[in-house]
Amino acid sequence: MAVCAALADEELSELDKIMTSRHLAPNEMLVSEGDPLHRTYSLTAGMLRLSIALPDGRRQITGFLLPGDYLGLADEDVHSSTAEAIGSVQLCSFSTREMHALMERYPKLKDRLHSFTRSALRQARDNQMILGRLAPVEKLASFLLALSARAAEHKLSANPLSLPMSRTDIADYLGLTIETVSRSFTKLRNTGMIRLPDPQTVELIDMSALEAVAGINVH
Amino acid sequence: MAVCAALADEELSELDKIMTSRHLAPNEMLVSEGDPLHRTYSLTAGMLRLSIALPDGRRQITGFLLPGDYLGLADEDVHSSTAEAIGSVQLCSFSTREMHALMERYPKLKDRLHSFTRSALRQARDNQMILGRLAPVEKLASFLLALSARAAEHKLSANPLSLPMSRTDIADYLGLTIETVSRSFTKLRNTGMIRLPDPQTVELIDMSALEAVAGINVH
DNA sequence: CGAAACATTGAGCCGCGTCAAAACGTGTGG
DNA sequence: CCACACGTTTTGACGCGGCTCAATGTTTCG
Repeated sequence: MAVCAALADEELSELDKIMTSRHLAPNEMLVSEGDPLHRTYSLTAGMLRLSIALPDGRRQITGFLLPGDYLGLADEDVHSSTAEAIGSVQLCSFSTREMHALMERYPKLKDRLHSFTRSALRQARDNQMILGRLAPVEKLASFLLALSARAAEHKLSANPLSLPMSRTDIADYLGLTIETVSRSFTKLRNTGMIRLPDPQTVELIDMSALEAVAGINVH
Repeated sequence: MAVCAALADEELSELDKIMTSRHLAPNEMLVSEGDPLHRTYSLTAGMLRLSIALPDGRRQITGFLLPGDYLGLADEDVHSSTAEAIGSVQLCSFSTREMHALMERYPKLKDRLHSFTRSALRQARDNQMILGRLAPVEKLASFLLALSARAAEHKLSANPLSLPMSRTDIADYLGLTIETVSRSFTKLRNTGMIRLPDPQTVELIDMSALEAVAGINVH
């Protein structure tokens, strides 16, 4: 569990005391935009999607959380985005009060969470570039490369890459429609850069071609 | 100066010791993407633009910094974006080494910077929604409202709102072309929501109409 | 086996980008 | 003070790419 990576044994057991375990079924909502921030979470298995919605139903997915990622980094007193399970999800839950107390006692813990926050900020800024300036195929290529790189960091399979989220999720993440996402997958497949054994699995065949298409802006 | 807002006198004088003042001419570059992170900055007057560039020259502006804002929040060891002065800029500069040392001695300082980082993350995520899901007029409306709100927070004029940045900058921030930005200004003007005494000045006439157009996603 | 959900493919249209020109504002020099 | 030139913004005309609407294909589950 990645929050604890910087902690000594004594600190770990303290963290363990205030932690409770929780399971989410596929598509179960964990928190909703605007909910008061009572608990924060650390993902141990599965994938979460973070999203913001407009009054008229339009949705923007701001990120996907992988095992080891932390939920609640951006927020001060209310959740700024909705978090839902994509597949089956396992996570640890902490009361923010107790977590804050623990952070005061163990500065390493605080530093670690802040390092997470900085990393999330860098990623959000890269996403701004992707959303604002890339064409659909470029968006998809950079999405696949970034996800593959993160999968590797999180000790998951980086090359036959698993895509547990739906095409709709990918579309709402990249600012496209599902049709355009699907067509972009087809283009990447037809140019031999990827293979699609099934819709939730991608093989990245020609990494350097993908990087060229993506503009190598994948940190 | 906003970094110091939470500091006692003794702490302030310590901060003052490690601080050096600096001035930037219009369009002068402060740091470039990839530069090693030796110094961080706190803006005291003027406006900075943060941007990321693609190999082919496409550019995404990830944010505008106002007086009181801090530069270097997201970065670990290199700058992840380019920072340039928009008009004439005045800022305070800190060696990251010394700043880190000071943060260890005064936890309040550290907490304050981390609060800045969280706030920047929330803003970056709102930007993702704006970039991914809003139509041009909606983008512009939400940009104007957000800038006006921030101007108010930073004790600047919120309603006859000053736009020191060029149309190109606004376009690169909103993921549009300058022509579309200009046309969107015209639409907002023709529907009576804003007035444009000159290109760098906007009067927000009908706030609630603007909010409706923007989707009220401006926290 | 049928139904439902999801993904892919197709056809047509509209909006934004592209290219081009005009208007505006500013500063410089005659 | 005017004339001119330059940069920026605005407006116009047009084409293309991605969205919309619709149909087909595929997989999963009851």
